[in-house]
Amino acid sequence: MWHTGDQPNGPEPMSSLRERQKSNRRRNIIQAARDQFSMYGFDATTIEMIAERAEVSSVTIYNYYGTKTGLLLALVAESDTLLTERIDAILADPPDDIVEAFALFAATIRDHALSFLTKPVWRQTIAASIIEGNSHFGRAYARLDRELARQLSQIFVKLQRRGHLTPDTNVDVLGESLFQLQNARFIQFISIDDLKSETVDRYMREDIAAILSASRVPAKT
Amino acid sequence: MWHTGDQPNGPEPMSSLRERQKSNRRRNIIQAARDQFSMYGFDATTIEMIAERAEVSSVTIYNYYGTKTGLLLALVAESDTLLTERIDAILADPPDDIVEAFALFAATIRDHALSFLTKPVWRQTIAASIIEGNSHFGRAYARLDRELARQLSQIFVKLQRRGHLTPDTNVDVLGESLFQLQNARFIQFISIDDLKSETVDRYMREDIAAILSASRVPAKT
DNA sequence: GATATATCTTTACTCCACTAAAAAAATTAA
DNA sequence: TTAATTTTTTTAGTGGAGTAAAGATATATC
Repeated sequence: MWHTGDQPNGPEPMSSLRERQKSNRRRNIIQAARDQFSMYGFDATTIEMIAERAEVSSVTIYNYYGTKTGLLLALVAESDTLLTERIDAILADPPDDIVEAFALFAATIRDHALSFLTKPVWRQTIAASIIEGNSHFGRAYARLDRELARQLSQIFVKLQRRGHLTPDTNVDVLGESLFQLQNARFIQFISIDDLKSETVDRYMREDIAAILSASRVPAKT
Repeated sequence: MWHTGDQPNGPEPMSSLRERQKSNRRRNIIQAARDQFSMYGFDATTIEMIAERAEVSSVTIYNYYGTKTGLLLALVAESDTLLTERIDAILADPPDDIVEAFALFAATIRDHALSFLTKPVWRQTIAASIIEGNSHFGRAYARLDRELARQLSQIFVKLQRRGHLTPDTNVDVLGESLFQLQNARFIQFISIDDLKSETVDRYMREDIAAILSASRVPAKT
């Protein structure tokens, strides 16, 4: 049909024609799925619709992704690299104030999420990741979470080095704990259609402010 | 078939026969659903199976609960009163140590959950509550969450009054924030089949310890 | 006791996710 | 160019959630 042509300086070693066809199909399916899910929602989109738009048969989609939710999770896993890169940019030079740093971290995740999929589709995604946490694509999603938690810890390490957090603050665990908190607020955010990003932002600042205000009165001996 | 019999000292003023029949059917359906879900899991249980066990037709179940997940959420909402009562018992006299109080709060929720349904069914429940957060039964579930958060705040208020938390600790927000954290850890707990309660208990203690250790270095003016 | 009314069951149906296997097409290897 | 191999499509199905409406039955009302 069209000649393959050598690609002298292509970044990849360039695999066989079959491999290229496959990754093209993958790309088309993912793209079609994202379009249709965003346009009609998860339930109202049928595999048949996606197949038609991607110009493959529905059985091919099942061969590639197993189930409809498998396709959804694969789709989200694709956006990983973009997000972790954005967070890395923050990590390079985080705001000095811990409240600001945490709020920026959370806002970056929220904005990225909404630019990629609608809230209703995100609800399906979170739900699927909870149910299929042990499946292949479920694990890919969990991996992103762990990476993000690690990055938040790194931000706190940096702030502590700069002298904005007391030396006895356990930044490693704090990063993991606050990431969990962020996650809970994110779920809350996508669970309510008319909950504005700014409102969640305020909640999150209140959260961390309350946490920084908390301290124990040592027991008398 | 079998006579209904008067119930001379029934606790309720006892409405008409039709009303009683309805609430009996509700009870039977909920009971049957819980049994079947626990035994075979959510997906492998069909509405037909539940209907048979509850001795009603499947259409009746749809009339009562709308959807299969609606039935699941209704089922869970039923266990509400029991849980809030148990937490109230803690509230009456919480441990003096904040770490212990928080750990006990979380453990009570976990234990209650597992005594009621299996982890796989809980995964479906959480997933359903995220997807159908705006439906009738989804809201009932959300209401429980708000009540629990309030109760945790109350525990902290009590500890502060007893002088175990510094007066400038914002206990209201702290209760809400730590409840969100607890919720995230609970989801993690039910998401992984062989994650032991004791392990999550340790995580949770680490969380709150790190939070209490965290404090900001004031910026120089 | 007869009639009106509410409620449940039966029946017949649609829709869609998902599967198995045969048939068709294209790529690779010779 | 032909044969072997891989992969996709076609076809034909299953199963279960959910629905609409007619018919059956029990409760409430008079």
